[in-house]
Amino acid sequence: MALKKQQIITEALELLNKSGLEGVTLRKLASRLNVQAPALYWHFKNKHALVNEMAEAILQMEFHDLKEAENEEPWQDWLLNIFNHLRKAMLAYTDGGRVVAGAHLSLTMANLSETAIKSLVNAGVELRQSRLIVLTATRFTFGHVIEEQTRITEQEMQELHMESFNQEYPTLTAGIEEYFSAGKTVNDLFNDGLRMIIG
Amino acid sequence: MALKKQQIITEALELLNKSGLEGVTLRKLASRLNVQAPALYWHFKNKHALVNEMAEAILQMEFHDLKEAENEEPWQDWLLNIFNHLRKAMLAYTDGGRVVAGAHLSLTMANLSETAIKSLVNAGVELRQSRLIVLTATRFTFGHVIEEQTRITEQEMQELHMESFNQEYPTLTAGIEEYFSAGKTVNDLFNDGLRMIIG
DNA sequence: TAAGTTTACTTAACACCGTTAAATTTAACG
DNA sequence: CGTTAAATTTAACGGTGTTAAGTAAACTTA
Repeated sequence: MALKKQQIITEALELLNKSGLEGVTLRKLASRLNVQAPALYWHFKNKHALVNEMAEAILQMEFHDLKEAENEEPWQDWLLNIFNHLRKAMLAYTDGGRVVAGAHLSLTMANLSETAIKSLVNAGVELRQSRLIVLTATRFTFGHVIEEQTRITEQEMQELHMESFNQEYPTLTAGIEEYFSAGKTVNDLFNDGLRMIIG
Repeated sequence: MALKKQQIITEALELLNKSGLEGVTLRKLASRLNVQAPALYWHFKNKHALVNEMAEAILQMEFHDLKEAENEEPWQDWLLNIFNHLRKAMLAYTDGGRVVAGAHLSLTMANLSETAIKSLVNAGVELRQSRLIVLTATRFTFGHVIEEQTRITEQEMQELHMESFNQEYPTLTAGIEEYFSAGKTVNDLFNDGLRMIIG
């Protein structure tokens, strides 16, 4: 039976989660689909196009039925929730942040921006301010998740001696220490950052 | 004469600016240095280590003599300036954002965070809040510059028909239109975003 | 039903990549 | 000058994305 585009993407996403972005090679993907690598070129112009569609699929998992904010709901809460969904979508896959951020011209992201800005405008926020908030929160979310997903090798960990690090950067160390010893999590860190933007 | 580490990095950065991150290959770099590719392994453990050092060099251009904020200066102005320098450093090189964001455990970034948090604490901001502001601004800056530097191919431009895009996402389009027709630039966009975070 | 056409692949190959192992040259030093 | 260490070369391996050409199966039309 002929290969379906959706099958390829689904399989690619599984491979992504298993091996990370640089583990997603056309030969490995083709092998999973019981096919030879060049067969994929019938369905995708090139690898970049495939990765773009992977990004779209990742976003669609959380935003396939995105709706504008209801009028009674405070727009701040709605927006906070939206960006938590965006983060959740990217965190669901290894290197999801890099995949989505690397994919330009995502229609799902465009739709997200449109819906968010419209919701804020409807709630009485000025157009310019609405766009600014949404854009800033979007880029913060990308930056946050990419950083969050950056794996740190065993060797890099050894080369950086924690002891001297703490001595060299005491305030930074104290800040981290204070935050997490207060019982806060990385989730909280993301949301505290978001709230600085959303207001 | 023996190859010096600094020469290699300098040459690598020129190659980066000429060919982008994926154009930086060990063979091309070696060729520029009149050397064979495996010679580079005498100076760097692997390519990742080289890229890490490139990131460090990029940051050092703007932060080699970073100093704490003076007491008379409002910390908001100082911090705004710092992150404009961070953006400037990354924008100075093709894919600079991806290079720096991909490099984990940068001592220059650690020093920047340390200095910034200390400056805010000295100015009377609480430790937790200081860290939150600096971290959020950092990740926003990374996200912003990475997005800013994402090149968009000719073909991708053609596939996305501007006309139907504007119809599908009218509020988003109006927001962009409004901002730039007011004479604002991408520089302003970055700083307006920063100011939402910094206060 | 037969011929023709489009769809979906396979096989073979190309040019490149990061990386390793081993041999070899260059430089430094007693 | 001889020895040791530093720096580099040559050769090769297994991998990558991608293209070209051939092939088999599946529809289309006469």
